[in-house]
Amino acid sequence: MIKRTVQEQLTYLKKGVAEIIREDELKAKLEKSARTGKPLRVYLGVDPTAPDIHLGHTVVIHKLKHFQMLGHTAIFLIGDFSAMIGDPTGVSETRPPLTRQQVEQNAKTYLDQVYKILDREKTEVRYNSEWLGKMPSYDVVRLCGHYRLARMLEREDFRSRLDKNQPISVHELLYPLLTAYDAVALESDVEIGATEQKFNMLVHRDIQREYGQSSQVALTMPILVGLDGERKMSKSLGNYIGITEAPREMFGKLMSISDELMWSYYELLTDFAWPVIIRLREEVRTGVLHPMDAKMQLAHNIIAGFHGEEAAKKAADEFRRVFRERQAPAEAPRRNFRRGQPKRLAALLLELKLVPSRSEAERLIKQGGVEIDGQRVEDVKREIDLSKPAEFLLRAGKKKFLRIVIE
RNA sequence: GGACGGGUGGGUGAGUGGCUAAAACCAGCAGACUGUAAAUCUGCCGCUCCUUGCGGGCUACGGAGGUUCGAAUCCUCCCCCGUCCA
Repeated sequence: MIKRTVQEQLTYLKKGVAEIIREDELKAKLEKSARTGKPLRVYLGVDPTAPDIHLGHTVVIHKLKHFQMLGHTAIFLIGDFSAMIGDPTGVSETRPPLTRQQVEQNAKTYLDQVYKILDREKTEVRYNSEWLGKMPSYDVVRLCGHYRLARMLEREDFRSRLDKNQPISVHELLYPLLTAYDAVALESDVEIGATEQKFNMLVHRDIQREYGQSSQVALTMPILVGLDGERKMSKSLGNYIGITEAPREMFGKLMSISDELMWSYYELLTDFAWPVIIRLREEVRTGVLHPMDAKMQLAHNIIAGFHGEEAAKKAADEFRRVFRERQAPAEAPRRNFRRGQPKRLAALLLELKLVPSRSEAERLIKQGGVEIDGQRVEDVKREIDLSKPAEFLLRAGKKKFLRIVIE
């Protein structure tokens, strides 16, 4: 790593952030680190509530990586204990708690994916069950004694739930306090989180002080808006792009975002510097650059980060081929079939899991969403001959293609 | 512990005995138009069977019973949520 001045570090770290609480403290910490040669301890806490991560999560992980690249200690904290409580942030109702087993399973897969971004060798991975799991109830009570109910209820999600007569479970109040203890246990200098984590992170700062430590700097990153262009990207809303998804899938999804949203993706998911993004935007506005081309460049860039340059290129070519030139995809997933009795198309679609039910299959066919080798099939009663070896391309809906091979 | 209000399809939410697989809106899906964008328009949107028909069967309005020819709607008990009181 190249040695950088404090000012250079600060400028670099500020890129894309929503808020730094407080910036002067961050500067002071960087100065002290430069002086003493002791790297800052920077952590990102994540609850493994879902088994895999999507682009929305990568915004904060990238920021952690920036610290890592500057030689600071990146700590990836897996909230295996707190996940069993569930973060009430932004939640309009109490979540069902996860079981120990689910959490462990999720954490494992999660971590593999995180290493696509962070340097495996240099990352300190911790689990908060390490300390929270062993905490005597006396200490929990003492911890709770450091915070007031009124302040807790200032939170937007609690307040609005109270207003709407929706339930709040008592254990949800404990979430910010327990995760605050993470900061204490880690003796952290900086915590990174999404803007929606701001409240929690402020509590963390307070509690650190109560335990005689200096408050960490809270650095928030903007929330990535999902594919629908309105709500935050999340698995449960289904408007997400998983980072393990196939390049082809990713490309298709990225291209389906609105033109407006593309710019925020440029900002939060690429390494392009601000001036570059501004220039692209200007070129699109003046008609020099077609918006679709700008979007393709975005998709290419993001996919290259996860799957490599080669794969990104292939995905882009495939996209052009299928959707701009309306040709059959060069590579559709193959499915082999044993020879057998003729089968109704609807039954076949169901069997191939292209549709969730038979009714849905019939609907799709009637509406003209099914093609065989580019020929639309609207006859529900159409039977597919499976008696002799053959091969055809089946399309169900806009994006689903399967190459069927009868052997 | 008491009084009152509430629990309807993925979401919001109408419906107080048959005309209700359940209004309306949102989300979703398909088609048209495009740049697989957005917007717009049209249609679909519980499951299943076949002779694919304004067809048959099954399941569905917190849970379990009951009244009735017939219940999301009425009764009983239970569970859950909220408000106020203690």
